[in-house]
Amino acid sequence: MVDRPSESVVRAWTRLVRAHRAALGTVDARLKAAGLPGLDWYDALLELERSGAKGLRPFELQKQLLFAQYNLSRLVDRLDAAGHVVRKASAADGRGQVLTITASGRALRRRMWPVYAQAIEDAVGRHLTEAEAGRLGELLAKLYERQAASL
Amino acid sequence: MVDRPSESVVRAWTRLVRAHRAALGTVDARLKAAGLPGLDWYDALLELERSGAKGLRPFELQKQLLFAQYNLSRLVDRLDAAGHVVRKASAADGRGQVLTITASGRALRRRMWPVYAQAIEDAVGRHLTEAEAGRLGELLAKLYERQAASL
DNA sequence: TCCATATAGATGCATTTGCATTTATATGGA
DNA sequence: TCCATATAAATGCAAATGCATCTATATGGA
Repeated sequence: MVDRPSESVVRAWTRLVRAHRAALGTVDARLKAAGLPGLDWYDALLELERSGAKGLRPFELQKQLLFAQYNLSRLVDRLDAAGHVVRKASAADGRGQVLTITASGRALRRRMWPVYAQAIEDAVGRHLTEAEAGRLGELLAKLYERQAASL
Repeated sequence: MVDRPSESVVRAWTRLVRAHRAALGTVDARLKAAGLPGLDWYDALLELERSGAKGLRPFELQKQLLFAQYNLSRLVDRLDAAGHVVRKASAADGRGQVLTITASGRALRRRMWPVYAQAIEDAVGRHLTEAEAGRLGELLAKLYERQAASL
């Protein structure tokens, strides 16, 4: 099926890319300036922290974060090498592993949050009203969920 | 000044990242599947095409696209090597150059568009109503413009 | 039970990115 | 005019990414 996107759609897409790039630039720069790891570490640590003692399978983390398989594999290598996560063989699936966050991983995430939060406020919050932020979140959520569903 | 982002703001940010990642994944995959170069080539070619015979300075392109300076420099290397752009020394500024798109560059951009357009429709358009796409574009534009202004 | 196929995860190699630095020209005072 | 500083662009090197492939286990029939 071939369909041309409307002008509003193209504009929305273009601005999605631009706004994302600008905001990400700010956030990355702040983390770096504070001598902290990048967002990928934060995201992974947060998901693992949320999963608690049960941990997460790498492929679950991958789907959650929309990472490429090989990128996730290597990210876990680094987190493991740095002592922030533990890999253990999955009891239920001989092919796989289970990842759990360590105390040091939790501590790192906690240290990152204030810097990250401030960056989010500067890159996003200060430019929108509460209502606008709410509406933007809703629209993006709808977009994201519908996309995820259509895979 | 220290300010915590509200929950709506954090949600908007998180969803901005997720929605962007999902949509970009679709778009990239489509271009690749069609044997075409990535979005960075498209964006650069489009800006150069818009600038016409006057061309653009690399640093202008860089600001327009929010690319890192070294990334832009190397992107131009590749576009140049592929014959899609021409670099000539700037008459007005001895440090710099002026970039112009070639016929082959225009042709490439034109070949990319149908694939890109279809991908935008599939990744964004089909998931939103016209009104939603319009509103999303507005909110993202506001966010982007305010960010750009606050650098 | 056996096999074809699917899924989980790792990895070698080429390309790209990031970082820091470098070269060259421009610009605005003293 | 001279110099300190700023800006334009390139680049060497290390790290990260993308791609294709590989190994190993799982799973669902015949």
